[in-house]
Amino acid sequence: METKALPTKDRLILSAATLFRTRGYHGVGLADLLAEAKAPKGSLYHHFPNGKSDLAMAAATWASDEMLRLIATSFDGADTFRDGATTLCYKLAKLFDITGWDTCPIAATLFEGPDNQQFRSHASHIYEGWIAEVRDHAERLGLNETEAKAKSEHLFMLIQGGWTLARARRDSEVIREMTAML
Amino acid sequence: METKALPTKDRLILSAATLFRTRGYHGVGLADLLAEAKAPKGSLYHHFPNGKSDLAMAAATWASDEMLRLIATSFDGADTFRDGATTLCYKLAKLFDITGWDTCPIAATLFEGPDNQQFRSHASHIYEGWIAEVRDHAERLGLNETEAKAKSEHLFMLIQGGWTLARARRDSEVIREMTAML
DNA sequence: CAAGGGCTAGACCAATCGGTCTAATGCCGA
DNA sequence: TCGGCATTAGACCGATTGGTCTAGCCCTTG
Repeated sequence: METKALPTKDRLILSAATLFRTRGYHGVGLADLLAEAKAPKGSLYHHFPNGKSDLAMAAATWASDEMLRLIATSFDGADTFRDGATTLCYKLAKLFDITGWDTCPIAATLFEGPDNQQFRSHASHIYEGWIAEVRDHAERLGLNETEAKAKSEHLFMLIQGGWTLARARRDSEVIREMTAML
Repeated sequence: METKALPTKDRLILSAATLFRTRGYHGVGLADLLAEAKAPKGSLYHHFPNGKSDLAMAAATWASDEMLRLIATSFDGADTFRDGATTLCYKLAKLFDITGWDTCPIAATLFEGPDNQQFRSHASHIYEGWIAEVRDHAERLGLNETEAKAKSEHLFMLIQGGWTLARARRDSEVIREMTAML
């Protein structure tokens, strides 16, 4: 990773997002985290007073923002909902090939954390944000409220499940194929 | 858990399946595991010479067998693929409410393990087994080979993704609603 | 230049991690 | 009743865990 130029706090967030995504919250130790970010322990607890859990929340937020941006760029130039959704799937398939077969960053980071209440509600909030973003585009592209809700949730489930299957197979093909099911 | 009457080995597998499913492989320590199973450490390493990782493999296999049984009972009495798939979704929604909002046991147990190669290939094998089971029923119920493959993979993705969304919301409703998307 | 604070640096800590090993227990057929 | 094996029991181990704390660097401001 060429994470040298970034400020320490950002390096920590980026490293955390990467490592949690591949090995899960409990699978990553502070030692790994600090080595990846090339930061000493003091910096971690300066920027994130509650340590690992604070960092995990920040990493999840960062990953969510990336996803929201990906959704936006996929739907912005689309003429129909299906077009936008298809573009999103292809972008995700490419991302899958680049990053290399890891999990949904939110699930990996937040669904096993120690403080259930805080972590879980953050995960829920993030997922609903993705769905809402897709739903807004759906309505803008002509679907009525009911259709938009159903389609956006459907797409979420397909992506989430398709990503898991792709991971097991180490092959992004299924993510591309699933555009036929929209 | 009324796991008293079972032999030690089965108690260990059952406890492992439960705990890994809720907290993930790395989120569960041997101490928790042994306390849940009411077994001493010696028994663990007697029945599972490679310790935690052996136990995780066995727990995943056990969970997979449960899932295969659920698929079979859902489709056995069905007249159409859609009927069978709908029944499966409703059974899963009920299971979700009973077990209480945990993850896919396979993903939680095998997708973060230390020995990537062995764990990942086992996960892949299990998932393909589920899909194959559904595909066989689909063909038996009249779908051609291409349709059967597409439908079975589609159902897998919906369930996997729907379960995740249900978990975030702590509400199984979305699993039931997704029968409209078949 | 001096002083202050944001940030870095890593030694240090108790607790827990997964795993090994020896001793004793319980149960079996001979 | 005895020998022998499968299993249980848990003390013990070094390594690693997440977290705390003090010292000092370095950059900015007066």
